[in-house]
Amino acid sequence: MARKTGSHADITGPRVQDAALRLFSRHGYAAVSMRQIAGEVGLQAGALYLYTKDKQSLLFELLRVHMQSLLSAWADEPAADDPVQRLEDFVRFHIRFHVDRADEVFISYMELRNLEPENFAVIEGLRRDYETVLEEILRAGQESGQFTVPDTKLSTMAIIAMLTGVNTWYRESGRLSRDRIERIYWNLVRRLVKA
Amino acid sequence: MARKTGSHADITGPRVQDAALRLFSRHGYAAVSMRQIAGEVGLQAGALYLYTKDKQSLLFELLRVHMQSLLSAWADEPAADDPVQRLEDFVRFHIRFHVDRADEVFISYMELRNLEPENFAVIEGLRRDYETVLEEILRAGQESGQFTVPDTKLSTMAIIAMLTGVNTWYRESGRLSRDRIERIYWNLVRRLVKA
DNA sequence: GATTGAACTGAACGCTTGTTCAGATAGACA
DNA sequence: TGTCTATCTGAACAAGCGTTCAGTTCAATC
Repeated sequence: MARKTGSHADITGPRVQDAALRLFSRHGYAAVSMRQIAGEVGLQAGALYLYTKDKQSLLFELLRVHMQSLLSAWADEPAADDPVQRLEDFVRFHIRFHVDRADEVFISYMELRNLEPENFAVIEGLRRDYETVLEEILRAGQESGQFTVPDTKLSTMAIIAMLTGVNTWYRESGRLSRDRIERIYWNLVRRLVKA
Repeated sequence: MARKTGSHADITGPRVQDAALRLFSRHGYAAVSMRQIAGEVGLQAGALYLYTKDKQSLLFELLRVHMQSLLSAWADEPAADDPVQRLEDFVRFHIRFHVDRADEVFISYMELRNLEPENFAVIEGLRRDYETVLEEILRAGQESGQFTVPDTKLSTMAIIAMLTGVNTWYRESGRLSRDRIERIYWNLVRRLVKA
């Protein structure tokens, strides 16, 4: 049923999502009102309900789309055979993807508790899928004898926390270029797995 | 002007703080009402204002006390001369302290944006003080030739993010004891700094 | 020019919010 | 027994909340 030409709604819908994303990330889900979101798009609050079922769906859809595009972006990356190369790819991919979507990442970590239980379960599942990606790289590297880690599960969590931590201090105008940062972190991760 | 015997207020005050801590950590600052906090302590909302200036101060005091007790707890640790030993002490201390205060840590990361600017500046300053602790350990280890890191500042942030990440998955009843976890993370950190 | 329908407004719904305050209560001290 | 004071209640305040909906607007279609 997709129309060929973009209707007004096809343009306003994403604008609502964008405003919600920006405001949720800045002030938090609970602290942002539907009237604020509407105001940001130049609408009255009631009009938002043409584009979303309710406030909760606005948050859930944001997180769901973010996590799914994270997973599918990784799936689109060329898959190296060598675990060492694969790990470097992952490190650089993770930093790049997360730094480019600071608002989404922030919300993903902050607002999980504001999701209704069944919505929470969906997002949590997607996150676990992503963690499994790294865990299996580490496992492959260990089996090939190229990595040595004290505990695969813990090392997975440690590396992801370390990489995601970049978001807390990274600024576009900062001291280091993104490529330089990726290189340094890859250096650190390589030491972690003794590769 | 401290009284010798504990008055009622000396008991109720902390109970209010505890309830606020638990509720803020569970549902988020904005999502928790003064009436909920009061209910948790068995009071009406109005009575809370005998113990706090307003809701904002409740949050600010929580964070301020937490950060200051973090800094003073570290100051009370015996200070090893050897940078390697000092770094191990820091790693174990950080994990222990943070895991034992999961609620405070959670709030510290989540609710910074709900602080009024001047309050935010205070907490941010305390956090920077704590980061400096680790940064100077790394610097000392580099000067003594015992550590090698690609970038002192980034390594500081990477290690802190990695260690604090434990809080996202640690459960009292989990697979690994706290001491085992401390050991594994110290192992990982030692690799990071090539000690 | 008439009709349709998507897009939107503006008011209203019942409810909750943080905060204030006059008044009630009750334990401690004289 | 009477006074005092710390403690707390319960109602009130203005403001804001998410959500609904009857009615308006206006560009596209016939």
